[in-house]
Amino acid sequence: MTNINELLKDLNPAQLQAVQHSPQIPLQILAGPGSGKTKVLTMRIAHLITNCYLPPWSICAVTFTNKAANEMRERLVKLIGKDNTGLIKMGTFHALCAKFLRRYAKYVGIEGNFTVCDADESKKIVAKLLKQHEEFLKDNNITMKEGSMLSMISKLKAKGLTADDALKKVAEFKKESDQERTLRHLRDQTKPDILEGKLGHVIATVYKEYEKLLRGSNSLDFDDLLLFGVKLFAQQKKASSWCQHVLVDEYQDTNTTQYELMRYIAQTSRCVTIVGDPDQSIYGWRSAEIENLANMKRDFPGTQEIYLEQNYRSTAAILAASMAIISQDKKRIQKTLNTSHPKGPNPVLRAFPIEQVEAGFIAAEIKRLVAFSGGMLNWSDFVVLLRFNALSRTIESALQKEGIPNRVLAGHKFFERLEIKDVLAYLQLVDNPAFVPAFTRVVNVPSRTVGEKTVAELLHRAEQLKISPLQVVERIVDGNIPDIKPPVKKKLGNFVGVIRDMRKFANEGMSPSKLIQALLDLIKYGEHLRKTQLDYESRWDNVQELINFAVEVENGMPVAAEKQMRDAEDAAHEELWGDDLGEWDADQVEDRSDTPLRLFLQASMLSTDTETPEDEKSKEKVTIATCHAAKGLEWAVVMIPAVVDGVFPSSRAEDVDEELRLLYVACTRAQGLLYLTHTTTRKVSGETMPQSISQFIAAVRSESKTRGTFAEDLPTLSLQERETLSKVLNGRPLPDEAEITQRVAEYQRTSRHPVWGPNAPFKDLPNAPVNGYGVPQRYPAAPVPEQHPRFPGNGRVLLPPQQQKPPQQQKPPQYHNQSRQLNPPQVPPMFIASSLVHFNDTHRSGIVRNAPQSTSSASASASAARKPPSNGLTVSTATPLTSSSGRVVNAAMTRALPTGNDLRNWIVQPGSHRGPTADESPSKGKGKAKAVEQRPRSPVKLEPSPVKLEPRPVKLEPPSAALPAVVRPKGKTSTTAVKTEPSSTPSVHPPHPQARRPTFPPIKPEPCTVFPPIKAEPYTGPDWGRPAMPIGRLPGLVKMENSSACVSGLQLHRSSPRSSPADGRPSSSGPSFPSSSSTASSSTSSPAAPSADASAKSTAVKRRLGMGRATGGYTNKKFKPMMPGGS
DNA sequence: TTACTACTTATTTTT
DNA sequence: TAAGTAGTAA
Ligand SMILES: Nc1ncnc2c1ncn2[C@@H]1O[C@H](COP(=O)(O)OP(=O)(O)OP(=O)(O)O)[C@@H](O)[C@H]1O
Repeated sequence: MTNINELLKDLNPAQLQAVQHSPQIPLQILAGPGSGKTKVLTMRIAHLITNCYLPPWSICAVTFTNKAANEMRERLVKLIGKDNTGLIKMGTFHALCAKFLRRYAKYVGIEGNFTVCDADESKKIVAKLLKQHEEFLKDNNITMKEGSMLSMISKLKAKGLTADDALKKVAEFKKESDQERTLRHLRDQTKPDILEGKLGHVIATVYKEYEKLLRGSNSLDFDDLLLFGVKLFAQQKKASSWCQHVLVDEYQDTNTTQYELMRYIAQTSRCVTIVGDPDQSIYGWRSAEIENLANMKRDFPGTQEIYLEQNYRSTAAILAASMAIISQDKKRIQKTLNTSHPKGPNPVLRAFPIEQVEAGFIAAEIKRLVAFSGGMLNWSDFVVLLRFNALSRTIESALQKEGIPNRVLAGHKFFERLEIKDVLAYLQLVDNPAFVPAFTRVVNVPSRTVGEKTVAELLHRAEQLKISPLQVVERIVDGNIPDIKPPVKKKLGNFVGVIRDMRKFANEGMSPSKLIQALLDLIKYGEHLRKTQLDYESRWDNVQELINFAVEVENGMPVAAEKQMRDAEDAAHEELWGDDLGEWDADQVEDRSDTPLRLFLQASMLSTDTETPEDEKSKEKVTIATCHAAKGLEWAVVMIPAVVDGVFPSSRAEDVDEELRLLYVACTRAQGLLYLTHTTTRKVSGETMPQSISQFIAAVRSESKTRGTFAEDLPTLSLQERETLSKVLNGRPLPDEAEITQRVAEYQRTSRHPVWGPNAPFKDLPNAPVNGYGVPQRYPAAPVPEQHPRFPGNGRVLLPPQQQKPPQQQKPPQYHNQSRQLNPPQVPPMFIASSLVHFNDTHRSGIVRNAPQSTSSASASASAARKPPSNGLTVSTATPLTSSSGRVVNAAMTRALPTGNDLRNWIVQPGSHRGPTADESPSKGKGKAKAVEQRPRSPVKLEPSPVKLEPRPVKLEPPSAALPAVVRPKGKTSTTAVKTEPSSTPSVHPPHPQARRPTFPPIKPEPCTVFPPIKAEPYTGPDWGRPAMPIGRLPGLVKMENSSACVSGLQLHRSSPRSSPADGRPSSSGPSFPSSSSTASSSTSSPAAPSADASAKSTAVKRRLGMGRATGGYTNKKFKPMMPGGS
């Protein structure tokens, strides 16, 4: 365990100021990306415990994701030890609420065994309800899908509106005629409320019915967790009396209900610290309210702000590019963000004809960077950030083809699979017999010949008798009530038996993992899968993986600590409040609400597969994730494909600025290298359409000041660049030259690259003759890529350049129309699929000749080329092409488009996952490779580049002059760790009605109408300057000398090894799929089979294991390469 | 009434 | 790509 006060010395003055800020003065730490916000928050927690003597259990730390919570725990273990860390109330708002609601459920009118209803089930419920309103909707010409209905309900809940509130509002609105309302909106320039009009009526009604169904099922959805949490803390002050400090990370993304939660949890201590960055608010679609910053100032008078202005994460070039992007948000308040690192390579911006080539580039470039960095970069240093998950397909297969191990973070996907849901539904039903969605899911799994009609009848009967459908079945089977129309008594006897057996096991305290195994045996689930699913083997693997997950949860469960903590809390409560707040009623408090089964089910509902256990994560893998999931994380190299209109911003986006911020968040994840790529075409229902670059990037390119932020040329990883990389990667050791030489040689021998190297097919295409592709295009005034240094050995033995780049000069912005000297073709014809197009060396005016197999779309495009562009299909004017004859042309106009398959063939040899060797001609069987080798190379031509090397530090924006540094940092004795200038001056602002330097657009705080205001009461708590209690008597504070238990500090909570406790072997390799000969009962208890190859694991297992979709190609010899054209 | 096969359709972002 | 849906045989 490290002494926290030693570590404090590494902070810069502003950071230190934030950490040591007086606990009782509410604090907002507002700072840009990479400024150490999370680090400061973590240190502040440690400081509060170590130096301010707050007991750990009195601290509430709220993170945005479970993963963030786990990471913070890991960091804290090193600072304050495992035991103390375990006592801190840390987690997402949802997880924290669930925890309290289990215990105090009765106080808010629910049962402690409530089931968390996931979005899928909610959707089904809403869909059913919507059907009942089908006609009304049709009559009123309203189309409403369950998805949007659910998000409407969610929006209402996020604002704290109950169904009754919504109905009341609808009634209010009904007093006004449609016309009056329209007029009012016109007059006041207001947007219609979602509860207005006929639709509002339906929404409120469905909301009400939905709530009724959930309550009837003893179930809470995600939003309910928060709403009932608020209810609990609002009604029961003693539920939050333990809390002496609330800290909230990613505050800019909290919604109204979450804010209310924070307010209530902090109601007794009034001690709050939040960190956030308005520029990184990307959850507006989930009702996040940036106004919460203002609300906090309103409700916590005396709130002070501290700004952190030093970025420690990224190179200056990356930061400059990020600033160029975010600056387009005109409503944004300008902020200072200083770099701590050298400029580094320019972020790369590249265009590609189609998605597959783009993905191929990403894969090839990752490989190249690993080689050219001499292994300084490894797979886990790379992330591909996507706007949405569906984009991962192409990337995954490209990485797979190159044999690059990868993992896809796809949120909750694993738990959405049918085999997982089946098993969970059984367990849910065992834990909560009233949970109807689980009942309907599993009554007929495996088939008991109980179909739709029968189930409907059971539900109907349940409603009549006011009991749960499970109870109906039980009573029928027991003979207590008559059977229903399609008789069921015989068919469901076994079902009831299963549930009862399981119930018994659970009550006897059987662990969730064992319960699952028992269930699998009881219902012969393996057999059922084999009968019903084609891919039963992979599904069975998934079930096994669920067992592993259960074991993981079991290992992370609090054992005795929980009881100990409660005793400590009670003692403290007594000490602090005496009888003032009243006692808990023993009848109402559920002491045994945290059963292992319940905790497991809850973890299944609340966790995402982002939280891959440490041992799996540490296996080197490229990460593929959405930009949203990347929040708060960092990687050495970030690649963002599909930076096109319709994706960034999404064509469905309601708030374009939020999309801009999302791109900003994605870019600022990068430490050393950043790549944005885009395609020039896209497929729309089989038709190839031109695709324009993201408006956000087009704007950066058209602005003279920011024009040079992105470059087309790839980083050479010169010594200087490697040194910069080493620096941003916290001093990672530089590779030695021999290593580089060897790796580069190996790379050259085995790999191909669409852009890099003399024969690269998609290299510098604008200079090449028109070749029939929607080619990568030269951007106006883009820095001209300098010639890649040539290496000896004619493309065989390549070494990265040791010298620095030649000095680069400013080049005047170059637009079309300039007759430029054209280089001889640099694109060898071998890469232009011979079947598609030929280009003519001497005649460079862009003749497109369709080859035999050319698709109709290719010829269509070719002929379209002669027509003027029409109906909005033009490529963005920001990216005109300079044709070889110097005209400005449109990509779509001039290029015949290849089919995906044709192009794919040129990126990676189909069927080869390691790339072609030198001998394997890229155009296998086409006999063109030799010709390529003999083709004369283009003369080396160094063109001036407009890239200006700025002196560092790069001050990206002038510091606000209006910055009144009212509170100076306390005298700092040691020198700061701020490596480079300029050290940021902490700026602490006193509360001021019109803060002179607001960090968000001025917002008039709205009176909170939904929740009753908390009475501001005189503070009666302990004096924070001194220990609240004599240290020796502090109940929960574990002595810190006892550090042996946390030396490594890493085996906390969820980091349990992923192996079965019994044999130590990975338990995912446990029971193989029960063969038809083996009896079902022996299937799950049979000894573990030898571990299968990673590639043998099912897709979903790999996903949950963070192995990506199919990564076997990397290490696994059994890996079967993809068939050409297959997917 | 249920079970099976073939076709359709939806995929922004997440707790 | 995988889940839901419609249509048909048993
Ligand atoms: N004083 C410091 N000296 C050196 N490195 C620091 C310092 N403060 C923070 N860092 C490093 O900067 C990086 C970013 O820190 P952190 O993730 O806490 O930033 P953040 O402000 O939370 O970023 P974001 O807003 O993007 O989530 C981390 O790698 C961290 O170790």
